[in-house]
Amino acid sequence: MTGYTNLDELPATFEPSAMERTWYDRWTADGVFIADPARTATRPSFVVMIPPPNVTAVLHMGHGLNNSVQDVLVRWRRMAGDEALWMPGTDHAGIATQNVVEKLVARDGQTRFDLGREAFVARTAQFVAETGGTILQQLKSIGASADFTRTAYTLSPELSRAVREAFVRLHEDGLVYKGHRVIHWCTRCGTSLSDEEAEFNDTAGKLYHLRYPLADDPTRGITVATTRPETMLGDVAVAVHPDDARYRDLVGKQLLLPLSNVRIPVIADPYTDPAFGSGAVKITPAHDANDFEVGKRHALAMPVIIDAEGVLREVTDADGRVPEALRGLDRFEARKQIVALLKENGVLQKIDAHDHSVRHCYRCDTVVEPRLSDQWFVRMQPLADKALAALRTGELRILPERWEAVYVNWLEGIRDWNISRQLWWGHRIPVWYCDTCGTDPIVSRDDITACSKCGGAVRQDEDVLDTWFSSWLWPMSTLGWPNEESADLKAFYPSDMLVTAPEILFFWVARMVMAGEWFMGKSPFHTVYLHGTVRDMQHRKMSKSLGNGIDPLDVVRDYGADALRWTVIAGLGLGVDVMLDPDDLDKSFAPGRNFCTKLWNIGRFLLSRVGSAAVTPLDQIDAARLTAADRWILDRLDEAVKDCDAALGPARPYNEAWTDAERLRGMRLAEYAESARRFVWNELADWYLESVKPRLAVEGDDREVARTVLAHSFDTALRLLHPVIPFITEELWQRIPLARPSAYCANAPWPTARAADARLGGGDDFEIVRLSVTALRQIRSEYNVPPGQPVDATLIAPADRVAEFSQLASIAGTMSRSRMTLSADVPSGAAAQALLRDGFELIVPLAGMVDLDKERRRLQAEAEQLYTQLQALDGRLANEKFTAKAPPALVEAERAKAEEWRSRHAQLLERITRLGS
RNA sequence: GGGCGAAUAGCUCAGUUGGUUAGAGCGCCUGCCUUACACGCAGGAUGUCGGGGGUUCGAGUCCCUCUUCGCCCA
Repeated sequence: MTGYTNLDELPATFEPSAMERTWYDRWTADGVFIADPARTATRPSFVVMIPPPNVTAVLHMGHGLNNSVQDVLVRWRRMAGDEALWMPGTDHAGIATQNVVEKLVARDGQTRFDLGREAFVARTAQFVAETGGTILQQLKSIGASADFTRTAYTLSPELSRAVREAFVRLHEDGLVYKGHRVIHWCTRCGTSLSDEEAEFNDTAGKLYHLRYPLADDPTRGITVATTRPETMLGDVAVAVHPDDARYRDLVGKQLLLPLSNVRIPVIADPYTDPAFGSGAVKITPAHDANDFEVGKRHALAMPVIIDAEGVLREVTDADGRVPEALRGLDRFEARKQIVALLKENGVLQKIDAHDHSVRHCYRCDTVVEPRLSDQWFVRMQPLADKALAALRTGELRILPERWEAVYVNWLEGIRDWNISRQLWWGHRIPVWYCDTCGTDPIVSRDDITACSKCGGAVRQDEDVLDTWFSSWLWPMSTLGWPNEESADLKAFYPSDMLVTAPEILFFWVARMVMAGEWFMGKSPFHTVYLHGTVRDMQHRKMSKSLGNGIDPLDVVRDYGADALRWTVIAGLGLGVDVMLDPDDLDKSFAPGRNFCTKLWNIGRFLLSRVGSAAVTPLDQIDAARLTAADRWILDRLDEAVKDCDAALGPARPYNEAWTDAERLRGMRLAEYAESARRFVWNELADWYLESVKPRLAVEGDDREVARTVLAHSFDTALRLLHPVIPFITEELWQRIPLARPSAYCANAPWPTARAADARLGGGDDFEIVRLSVTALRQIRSEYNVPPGQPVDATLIAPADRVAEFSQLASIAGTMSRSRMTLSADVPSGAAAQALLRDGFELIVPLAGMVDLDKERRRLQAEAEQLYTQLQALDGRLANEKFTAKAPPALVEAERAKAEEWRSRHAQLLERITRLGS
């Protein structure tokens, strides 16, 4: 119990920057955030896996929000006694990182091909070593209590081993295969993309209607509609619906493809939508995924006329298809020229405006080019089945609940996952080819140099794996998988909660569930919490390109990490976006800043009035000595603890799987913050603290009781608040003159409410004080009595309670700046008055100031309003259907309420009569 | 084109199986520099719960429909 100081050493204003660094360093030095698998023998683990940011990323508000949420949860559970592990780390971010380094190399006028693969990878690794992981350092400045001794990285040797194991095992399970089909291709990044990485953007496009003549009878023809006329050079057929009478006689006939002058057949295929365009569709198997399927069904040729750079060429099986003049043109330029040519030739019938969705690369926004190629795929159906089962059995829940439907919807329409990327930065695919004997591709956990069949030379697959193929293993690989004997894996798998943004529900979350279920037989977490997005005042997502971002480090510098955290957490409804104004940080972060200041000042008050001498613990205070105010604030404190617990919710399902009753509980961080704030500000500071001032001013037993209750309440409140605002709570907590059970607030026990039967009762009497003070303030305001002007007031109490209220009346007097006397009898004379409750009344004579008419009107208005409500209530109670059908308890409660209102109404009328007419 | 969700105070949102006089924060108005706090204190105003219809003793809450907006998927 050392280290606390008194007010003299507590600066008048709260200066976060002065102490945040100090506390973070001390927590770290003492290993407060380090998780020990051995301790899980005696306590539950609580594990949160960070969504690994890109290794090249810098902190933005999205990270600020995401990591604040995780930190609240982890700090909460750490205090609650769980063995808490927050696993930090980064992601090698294949495309993004390679893009960054390619730009660097370009400054020297070079491309990655100039450097060569080995040198380029080395250059990238060096870049990552120098600049990577910045974001993890930045996370520390917002207080992230992750166990940084475990920092993981997807491209580390350990995690790379997991990636290889997963690939090989899935291949053994028959779920990894090489496929030849049309995939999404980014011509700028030079790589294939998964379905999820090729995002749809609504685009105002055009629908071109082209007339292809019959080869044997140019007077007849078929008009096809297409959004991509440049692909017509790769057409191998025109398809119509088998039931479409308009074209039935043309099926089987040959058409002459304009420009190429190649003969192509008219085929019948149910894929064709008779209602779209002309009802006939050109088939370009190498440049459209749907057409590819049609092409396969009809065994059509698949000429490739656009190369990897998006340039028109006779790439494969396309001899004679691309006219000389068009070769070497970029696909968009080619479109213009082809349209012009088709117009000249009379092929172009018309152009309609056509809004449609076009796939774009999620990394660089380039329009995706469908491309026929060989890629490695994961067969997803068996994995998806397990991920669906995890949700359906209650092993997994997703909050907000509506995302569960989205998750199910995606999994039910699951498609195979293209995991090949034509990049250099990433995990090289562990597949080798033997050119000597041409055996099947060799899939191996270890690098090989010779063919296992013929001993000939082998070459490894050139491609790397999708970064998400390593991310989906994150909850396992960071704990040591595939080493099943890993102490961490045994202690900490599965984790508990995953906190992320909805954008990566499919990319990452669903796939992690698949991997966890497939390899470990368990979902990697029981709760997925999808939080909102940080937006500006126009509801636009914050982004670099819009320049509407907020740098969290600026906020930390100017207002403190606690203000940042408080603002985003307290403003974070379940699944709701957080709106912040990048042009007015003062306003945006006012909630956090103001609350921290308030808390600081409560601390200053406490330390100046309570002093630094050791305070008697609450459990050593004779309950009989606790005043009504003490009992009241201790009751409020219990309620606050219960509210916080209920808002944060169960940390895990009670019995392995979520029950319907539990499923939607908890994770209401804003409610938790508000419950704690309400206690501290509206109860502790506004009422208890004010009431206790006189008691602290007089030496004696009661002063000691007040010191104890105040210190105890503040101690508990700081612990309740610590998960959201760790720095200021630690700073203040260290100064409370109470014996501390732990070195830090950060690992102090989470508060518990007293059992209901341990409540002392008597706290309600303080409500009379509150009502009388409020009533007097209202009367003051009503009659424009200046705040400084003392007034006389009489608190009327039932005769049998006068004695016990003497101290309370005095407190009420102090708090309302009035000379408050206590009486069982109503004094005569003109006065403002207020009915409190339980027979208590407040009478304020205000000699010469009371306007009798006004007072009468005031009371009459109150009486009338009450009467209206009473009539409605009586009407309801007179309705037999209501009394017969409504629950008896409700009817009973309504009856009691009616009686209460009736009696209050009678009292009001009596007071009005007393005022005279 | 298919699916999901939302619409409640000026703004952002609560409102948990239908049951008090529909709440909070911010903002707004009025008065206060009351020795913890003006980043504060006190008092106050503000809602035909998107429109229409229905079920019910009772609807912000359930059903239908319309309007507007958002998200996911194709």
